[in-house]
Amino acid sequence: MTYWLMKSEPGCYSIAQLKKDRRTCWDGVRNYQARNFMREMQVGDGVLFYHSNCSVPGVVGLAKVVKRAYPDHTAFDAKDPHFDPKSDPANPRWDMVDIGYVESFAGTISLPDLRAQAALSDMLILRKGNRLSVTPISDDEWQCVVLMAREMAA
DNA sequence: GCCAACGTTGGC
DNA sequence: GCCAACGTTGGC
Repeated sequence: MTYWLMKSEPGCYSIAQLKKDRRTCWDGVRNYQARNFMREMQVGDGVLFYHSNCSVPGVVGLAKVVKRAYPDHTAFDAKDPHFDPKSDPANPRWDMVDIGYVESFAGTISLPDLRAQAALSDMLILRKGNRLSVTPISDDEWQCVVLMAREMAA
């Protein structure tokens, strides 16, 4: 069992939407490193749900992997914004996983909040210039963020 | 295989 | 809206 952080623009797909849907397929990832991380995911892995490109970027809740990596069919659809003509259906280039809703935090654990924690200093998301939408999270980092969420709720 | 140009991401 | 950082593309 491992842990991950997955970014989404709330205007595109928010934690509130996941709560409503209960589960969703994480389509549209078009970056090899992020794809490779998704291929490592196992059912049951924990996911920190992160809102990017919004007024208060940060971790807003928890999700979990409910289906292992499988071909992202949106790459074959010429009308899809993530269409990739180079992805051959016989040999798909891009994968996605399915994630399920776990919980929404009482508020957003913002970037300054995250940066204030010494235990999180190695988090990839906090590194300058890192744009990866899917990143691994260590056990300690996971525990730290969950604790921050509990303290915020208290 | 190098690298300049370009497009995208995402915090601010 | 700005712009730094990064990944990808394509000419050579």
